[in-house]
Amino acid sequence: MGRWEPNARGRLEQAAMELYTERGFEQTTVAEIAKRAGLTERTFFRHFADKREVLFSGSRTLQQHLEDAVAGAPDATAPIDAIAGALEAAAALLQERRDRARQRQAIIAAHAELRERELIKLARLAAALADALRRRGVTDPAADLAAEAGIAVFRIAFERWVSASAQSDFPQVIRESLEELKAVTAGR
Amino acid sequence: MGRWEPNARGRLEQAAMELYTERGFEQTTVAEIAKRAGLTERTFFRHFADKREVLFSGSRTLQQHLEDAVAGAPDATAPIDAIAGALEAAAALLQERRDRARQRQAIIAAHAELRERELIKLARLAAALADALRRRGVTDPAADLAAEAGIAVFRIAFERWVSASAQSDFPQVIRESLEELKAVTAGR
DNA sequence: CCATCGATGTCAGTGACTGTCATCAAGCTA
DNA sequence: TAGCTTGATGACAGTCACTGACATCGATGG
Repeated sequence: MGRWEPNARGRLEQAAMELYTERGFEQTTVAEIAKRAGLTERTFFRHFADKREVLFSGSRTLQQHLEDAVAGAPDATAPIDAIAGALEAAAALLQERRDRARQRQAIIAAHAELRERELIKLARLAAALADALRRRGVTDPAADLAAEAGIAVFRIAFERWVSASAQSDFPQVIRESLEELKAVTAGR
Repeated sequence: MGRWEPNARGRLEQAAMELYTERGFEQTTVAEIAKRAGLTERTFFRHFADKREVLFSGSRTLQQHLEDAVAGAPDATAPIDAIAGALEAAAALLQERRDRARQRQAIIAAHAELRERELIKLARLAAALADALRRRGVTDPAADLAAEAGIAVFRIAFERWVSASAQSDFPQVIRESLEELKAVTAGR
């Protein structure tokens, strides 16, 4: 057995989710999170750059999945369809953790600081998707536009899915939202 | 004459721009900004909610212009064209302050914290545009999608315009970017 | 058995931000 | 004119996010 309990990082994430839910983000101090996890404040900041970041550890994994999915699309796939396929696959993954996603989103929606962090994570996702498209030979500014449009669809579809009934199918909501976007940009 | 020099808020904005440019955002303390403006730190926080907000006072005006432009579009205008017209009008305004816009963007681009703030301002713009569309009778989710797509076009066009030569015409860049988006979403 | 390493603890410090009360010119009212 | 109120600012103490420097100590490898 090690000198310390294992999975310090996971315990900090768990404690933070609990406290942010129980009493809110602003009313929770980092010292309290650390204490609940059996650690000190200093250790919290060795695992997470700041108080917000503890909610966003999954974004790196998500980004990797999206990049891989774009890279793996058949050669002839149009850029927007490569993006759409990646988003649908990611949506299927998120759907397996619907309760957790909802809880997390409730915390984030309640605090502008956290919404800011979420937005920059999504912007980085968009940049990564655009890079993946460029690696497929898509030129600028089409690569950026397809990626940004895709992320916009994802955001709006995510909101609809999270606030819908439990039977709502996230990949399906993505497809519908993309169709709506196509109609809208076509001037309808 | 009043007890104090006039335009405290403007002096704080000016001092902040200067110091953020001279030595960087992180290396500037609020006390230093206040001192250069001939005020105290406490007064800074009476005018601006935090150290970042001092760079974003123009966003309220911009939002108002955009909303008015959408509201004023002819009845028959398609949602995406109402958005496009509003963005072009806003672009024409920004173009009159190109140097200031570039300086401000250089500061923001250099610091993730500031990019976060910029993103949430743009998200609020998108929400306001979507509301303006709904007031025109556009239904969901088309209103949100048209607004988000418009803001994505605006962001990408803004980057291109800021980093282009002085002769670059911002409204024209907006039009071109929107055409690119239409092509991309059509699957090309 | 010893040197090193890595995760954590301890502690002191900086700076963003807030609550509270004091100040004082300007304007309003009796 | 004297007094009252108002609004912008200053003064000051306090909390908390975050950082740098150094100490601790079990595990690991030679």
